[in-house]
Amino acid sequence: MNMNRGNMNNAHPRRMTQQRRAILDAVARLGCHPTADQVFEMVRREMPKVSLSTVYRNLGILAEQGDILPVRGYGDEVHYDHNTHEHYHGICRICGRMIDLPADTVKASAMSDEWRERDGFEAEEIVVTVTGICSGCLNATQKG
Amino acid sequence: MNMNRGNMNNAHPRRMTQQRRAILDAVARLGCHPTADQVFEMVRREMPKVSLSTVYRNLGILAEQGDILPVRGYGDEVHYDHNTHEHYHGICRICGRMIDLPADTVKASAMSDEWRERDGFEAEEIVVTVTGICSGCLNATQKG
DNA sequence: ATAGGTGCAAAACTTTTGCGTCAAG
DNA sequence: CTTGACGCAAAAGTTTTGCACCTAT
Repeated sequence: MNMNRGNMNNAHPRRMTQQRRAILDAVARLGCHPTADQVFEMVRREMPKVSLSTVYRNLGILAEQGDILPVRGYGDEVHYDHNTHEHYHGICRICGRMIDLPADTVKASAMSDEWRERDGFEAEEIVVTVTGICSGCLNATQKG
Repeated sequence: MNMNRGNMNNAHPRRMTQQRRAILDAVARLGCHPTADQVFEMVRREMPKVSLSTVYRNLGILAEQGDILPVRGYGDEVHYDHNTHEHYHGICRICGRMIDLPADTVKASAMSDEWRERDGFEAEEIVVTVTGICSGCLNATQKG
């Protein structure tokens, strides 16, 4: 998906270490937008000597390479998303889970045009974060 | 604007202290979505003995009361907005300033309906954050 | 007078960094 | 071999908390 890995000019040849692979794997396998600490706990099961700083370092590198997507704005921690396609996030205020909401890019672009015309702001990246109630918690509520 | 101040049941009668008033004032006067530290620096000019923890405490209380709006997701710090009307935020990647973008609630609501129907997610609050280039920096760029 | 708020200092937390050693290419 | 990466420990940066004193109501 990202063949280039941010290594445009051979200046910083990245090595695919066991740790980096395990960390990328953990983000993908955990699925639900884990924080650095959650990734750490996951990786350390199979690789007990891994350090938290290695996890932070690699999450940063992987994000820089575009292999994962950092998600800020919910709580204090940064979450990481293995889904690098454009999409939005919904956070359930009951269970706290973060879910992916497929983006209708059309609408975001439409707003983008308005901002340029009305406010002179040239939008480059649009992040939408929605708080609400997920389907699971909605069902639970309706059942009693 | 918020007569009720989150004091539904008289359980926690809030006092309007000099510090709280000064902090609310500072957020309003600074305008540009200040962080706790920026508010602290502002308030301390007129009130040299004020403490940073008082600023944090009151920003939390004021946000809880709906007098100001916490803005997360850009950098590590929380920014505070005295504009409590629904609106979006644009962050200029050149000068770093955060500007208000008037919300076209229509489009956000439209997406909201789609999320409910397609993903079963009941949206309650939608936060849109846009990164790009503000009009000032756009002009500066074009001039050379 | 009562109890919410303040200032100070210390702690809590997330994230970053310096450094000697290890290992990927 | 070379040097990017690792693990550890220490530091940095933001935000919270405990506590004795103060002050709005």
